[in-house]
Amino acid sequence: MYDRIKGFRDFYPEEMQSRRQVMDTVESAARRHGFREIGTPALESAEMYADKSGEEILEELYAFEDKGGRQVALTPELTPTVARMVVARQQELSKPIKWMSTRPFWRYEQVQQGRFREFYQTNIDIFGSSEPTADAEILAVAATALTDLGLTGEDFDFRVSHRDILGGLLASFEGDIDTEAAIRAVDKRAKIDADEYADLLTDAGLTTAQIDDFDALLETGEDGLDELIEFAGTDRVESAVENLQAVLDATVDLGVREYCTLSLTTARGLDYYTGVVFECFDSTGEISRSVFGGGRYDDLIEGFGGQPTPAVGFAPGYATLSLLCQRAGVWPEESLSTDYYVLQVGDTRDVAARIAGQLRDRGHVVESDVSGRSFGAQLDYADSINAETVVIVGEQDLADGNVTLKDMESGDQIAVPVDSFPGGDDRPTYDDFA
RNA sequence: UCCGGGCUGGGGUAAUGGUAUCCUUUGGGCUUGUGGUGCCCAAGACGCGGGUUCGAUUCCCGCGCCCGGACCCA
Repeated sequence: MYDRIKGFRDFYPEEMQSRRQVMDTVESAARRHGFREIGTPALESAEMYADKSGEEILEELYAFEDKGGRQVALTPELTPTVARMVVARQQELSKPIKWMSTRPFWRYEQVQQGRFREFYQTNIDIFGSSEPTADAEILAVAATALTDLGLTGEDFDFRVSHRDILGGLLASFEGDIDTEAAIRAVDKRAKIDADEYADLLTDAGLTTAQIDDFDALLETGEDGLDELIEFAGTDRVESAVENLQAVLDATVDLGVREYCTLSLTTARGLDYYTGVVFECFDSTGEISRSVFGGGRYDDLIEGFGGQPTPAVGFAPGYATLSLLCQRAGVWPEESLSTDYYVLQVGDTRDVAARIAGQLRDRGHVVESDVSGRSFGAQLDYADSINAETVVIVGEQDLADGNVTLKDMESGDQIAVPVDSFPGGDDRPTYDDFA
C-alpha cells in the first residue's frame, strides 16, 4: 500500500457528486453574469511568483527544475497567470474582460482545517473597468452563488472594506508609521487581546493617543463615513470613502446589499489590493477563518508589463466553502443516484441493450449487468446504487411480450408490453403504467 | 518550521510482551425470477523502519499519514 501525499485528497463518487454540484452552482452564477471560462497551465515559471511576491515565496511553492533546466512551480494561485494572459493579448481583447476558471492549485504549507496542499478554487475576475458597478457585480456574483447553494443572509456575511481608507487614515497621522505593519495588526485584531494589539500598533509607530483615535475610527459604522473624511482631511481618504460608498450603493440595485457589512477591520493580505476588499465570513462564527475573499487590484496588470488596467475579482475555495455549507446544512447529500437499472434474466441481452440504449439517449443514468450476476445479485446491486426503477427483462416476460417495471422504493411492479417501452414518455416509471 | 492528539481488515471496534475479538463491508452461494429481512462459505488489519526482548501489534526512538492549533495566507 502506498500512502497518500500529505495535504492531497481523494474524492470518492459520493463526495465527488456533492462537490461537482457545488462547483457547478458557483460556475453557473458566474456564467449567467457573462463570465467566460478559461483554461490555464498547472505549471508556470517560478520566476513569475518570485518577482511578484519575493524569493521567500518559493519556500511555500512546489517548485523545481524541469528536465530542460527551467525553474518551474505548480501554480499556487491564478492571478499571475491571468495577468500574464491579459497582458499577452491586451490589444485584441474587448473590455471589460470577464473570465472565470475552476481548478486545483498547490501550495507547500501546513495542513489545517479548511486548508490543504492541493485545493480547488473558482477564480472570477473583471479586467478593464474601474467603475464601482464592476466591484458591485463581483459582490453580486459571489452572493448569487452562495444563495443558489441554499445559503441565506443568516449564514454568511460579506465584510467590505477599502484598502485606501486604512492606508489613508494611517498616512494622516503624524510621525513615521509602518503602514504595512499597522494593517497586519488590524488584520489580527479579532484574534489577539487588546494589549497585544496595542503593542503591535506601537511597534508600527503609533502613539498611544493615535492608537485610541485609530481604533475608534475603525469602529465607524455605515452612517459615519463622513467622519473619516473629516478626521483625515485628505483627498485620498475622501475619494476612498466615496468609492466605497458608490460600490455599496451599486449593490442595492443588484439586490445584494443586504449581504454586505462595512467592516474597516477587515484588512486581508492587502499586498496587491488597491481599492474595495471584502471577505466572506460564517455569520455564526463557527468557522474561525474567512471562507473566501476578493477585491480590487488596479496595479497588477501594469506590474506585469501591460498597459494600466483596473481589475477586480474574487476566488472562492471549496475547502472552506464546503465547511460553510455543511455548517449551514445545505451541503448536497452524498449518495449516488441512478435512474434505471435494466435487469437481465437469461439470454435477453439484445432486448436489454435496446431498452438501456433508448433510455440513455434520453439522457438518463442507466446501468445494466456487466458481471454475469444472478437475479438476486442484480437487484442487490441496483439497490446499492439507489436505482429508482428496475426494468426486468426476463425470458418469461418476453415470452408473454412483456418487460416488468419495478419501483425500487415501494417494491411494486407491473408488466408492460415490451414493444411500447420506453415508449413516448421521456421518463417512464412504474406510476405511469399502474 | 513549531506545538498538541491520534494510527488494529475498506469502515467502526476489542484484547494482548506469545499474530488478534465483534459488528459492518466486499465477493460468492442458498435462489438464471425478486433488493432494502435470514443462513452458509470466502476475502480482508496491527502505518513504515530501527531498537530492547527468546519473542513486539503491545515498550522505546525515528519517519510517514490523519485531526486540531501557531506562523503564513499571495
